[in-house]
This record gives sequence, C-alpha cells and structure tokens, in this order.
Amino acid sequence: MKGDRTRQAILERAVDLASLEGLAGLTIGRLAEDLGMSKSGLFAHFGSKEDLQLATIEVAGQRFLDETLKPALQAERGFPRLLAICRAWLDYCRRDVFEGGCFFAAASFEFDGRPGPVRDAIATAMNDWMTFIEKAIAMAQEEGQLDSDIEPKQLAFEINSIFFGANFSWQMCREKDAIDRAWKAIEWRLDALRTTPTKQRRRAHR
Amino acid sequence: MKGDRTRQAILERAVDLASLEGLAGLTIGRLAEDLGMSKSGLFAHFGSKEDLQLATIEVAGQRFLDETLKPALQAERGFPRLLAICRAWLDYCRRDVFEGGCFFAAASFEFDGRPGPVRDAIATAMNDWMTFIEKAIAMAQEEGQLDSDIEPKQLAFEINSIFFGANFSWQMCREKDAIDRAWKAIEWRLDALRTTPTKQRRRAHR
DNA sequence: CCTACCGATCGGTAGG
DNA sequence: CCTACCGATCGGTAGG
Repeated sequence: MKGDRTRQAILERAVDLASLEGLAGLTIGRLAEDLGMSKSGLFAHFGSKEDLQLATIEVAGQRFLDETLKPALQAERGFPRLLAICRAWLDYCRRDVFEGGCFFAAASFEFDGRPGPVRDAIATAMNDWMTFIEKAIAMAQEEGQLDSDIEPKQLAFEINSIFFGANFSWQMCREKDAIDRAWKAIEWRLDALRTTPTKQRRRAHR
Repeated sequence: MKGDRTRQAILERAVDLASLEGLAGLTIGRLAEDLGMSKSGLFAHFGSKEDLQLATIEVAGQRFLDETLKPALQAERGFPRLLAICRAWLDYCRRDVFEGGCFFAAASFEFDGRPGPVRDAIATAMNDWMTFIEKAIAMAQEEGQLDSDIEPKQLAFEINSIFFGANFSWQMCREKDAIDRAWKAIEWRLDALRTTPTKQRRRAHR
C-alpha cells in the first residue's frame, strides 16, 4: 500500500523530469535527490533503469489519458468528437500537463535512433495514439460529416504533424500564438473537408 | 592544417552520433573510441563539452545548407522555389543526410527544456530556418503566384510541422510512405493557395 | 596528439 | 527504505 504510493510519487516526478531533460537523461541519483530519498531506496522499486523508464512511459500515458483523452470523449461521436480531440490536445499543450512539454513528442524524437525495449514502448504508445485519431476520423466519415475521399491515415498524419509543430513553437520558441496557429491550421483543413455543415455550428467554433 | 582536418572529422562524426543518440547523450569517450583516438587527444580540440556541442551544431548547419538548401535555391524565385525547398527537405529526410534523422528536429525536442547556450544556438538555427521559409513564401506572394491573404508565418508553421511529422513517421515508425504523405499534404495546401496556375505545371508535380 | 591521472557521478549490489 | 559499497564512465587536467 505505502510502497505503491511511494512508487507512484516517484514515477509522477520521473515523468516531469523526463519531459524536461529527456527519458535517457533521467538519472536515478537526480530523481532520488529531487524526492529527498536515497538512491538505493528509490532503485529498490525497480529492477533496473530500463524498468524505471518503461514504468515512466506507462504513467505518462495514464496522465495523458486522464487529462486529455477522456474529457474529449464526452463530445458526441463524429465531427464534433474529432474537433474536441484536437482542441483537447492543443489545450493539453498550452496547460503544460507535462512540465517540459509533450512527453511523447520528446521521447519519440529522443529514442527514434536508440533501438531497444524503451523505443518499442514509445513507438507502441504513439501507434495507439495515431490509430485513435484515425478511428475518430473514420467515425466522422461514417456519420457523413467528413469527406470520405480523404484517407484517415493521411489526415491523422497531418493533424499529428500540427501537434508536433505546436509543441515546438510553444516549448522551443516560446511563441504565445503557437496554439492559435495550430488551431487555425486544423480548423481550415477540417472545415474544407466538412460535409453537410450546420451554419450555427460553423459559427460556434470560429 | 592537419589539426583542422582532424577537428572537422571529429565534428562530422559528432553530428551523426548526436542525430542518433542525442546532443546531450554525446560523450567524449564514446566519440573518441568511435574515431580510434584518445579521449584527451580529442578533447584538446575543444575547451569544454559545451564548446563541442556548439561546434557540432555549426557543422550540422553547414551540412544542411550544402546538401539541402543550396541546391533548392537553383529553382526560380517565387512558387517554384517554395516547392523546391519543400521537396529538398523531404528528400533530405528520405536520404538520411544525418544518420539518425534530422539533427535539428531531434535537438529542438531534446533541448527545449534545458536552458543554456546550447539551447540558444539550436533556437537561433531553427529561427533562421523558419525565417527563410517565410521569405520564400513572401516572394511567391510578391510574384503573384500565391494567395496574399495567408500570413507567411502561418504557412511556414504549417510546412515545418509537416516536416516534423515526416521525420517522425520515417525515423520512429519506419513508414515507407511517410515522405509521400508529407508531400501530398504540402502539395494540397500549396495548390489550394496557388494563383494563376499553369495546367502543365500542375500535372507535372502530381 | 599521447599517457596518466583527478573528483564526481553513473547504474547496480550486499546486507540489514 | 537505509548505509555502505562496487566497477565503469563521466568531463576535465597535467605534463609531455
């Protein structure tokens, strides 16, 4: 019980530290010092550094799910939900849900050249995420609200690219209108692909 | 003379190593072993690790300029040059000009949470690059070939986002059609914004 | 450009 | 969860 709470506290801090200084740059000594406990005491919760990294990825995924994805799923399926997901992501970026920006964007660019279980876990998480967007797109098409000519994979690629761009402008360039630009780009693209639009709704998300 | 050649050889290897394992993950010992020389012999070419990192960024910029930007500038100014720059970037991605993918994309996401001179140097390089794209867009507008209603900063943001997305799909997901998807996205966007198009040209780059 | 070092920190272990 | 360690590697220096 208490061990579980400690473990969770370690991992919550590990997630933020990793978003700031990298998942590879995460060191047990630094993390222990940050939490005011001994290195070996912290280490006892994990079998190896790799295990710590894998557990950190899992907790990051949970936080993303709780803070971003689940709320967006309240929107009605189809076009509204697709929009809600995009908005939720940009809001997650703006709110700095992870101290150093999107954990998964950082981890992806950090580990794309480092084969191993950590890279595989990040790739799986990102793949799940991309598949999730694709399904939201396909649903909007099934509802007859989105042009069926566009391949869901293509549109998901474009939307996710804008997310990377937003994270970059926000975290690296500290541009205040980073999120606005990203939202404009997504809105233009989705509005152009929209079918049977309601005038009221079009106005609502402008 | 010989010292300069050695220094250049060290930095060329440093650039590729950094693109694979990160600019922070770059260690002097690893680099020296890779090049078959002593740690201190290598270190003597630089005053500190930070100097090595800053020199690595410079050489990466030079390689990008030589292999990607300069050839694209052969295209006639305006819309053709804007297209050529985008094509050149996607080709640079596909050709793996840096062993582990785009050095600057990786460095941006790695250092956005690590204040200091290294982060500043990467931010400056990225800022120069974004400004360069913006100017290419503005030129196409001046030539009357691109819709003047679109803000150059906005379109540059969108194009650069697609570049990040392409690098991610190519390096992390190992998707063969990553570059095709990115090219499609850019082509669609630019074609929609194009004014006074020639039928012949439109067909040529489809 | 080398050998031979330095103190600090790395991931990890022993034993309690 | 701790103290007290381990060998390896880190960035960096002295002296040649």
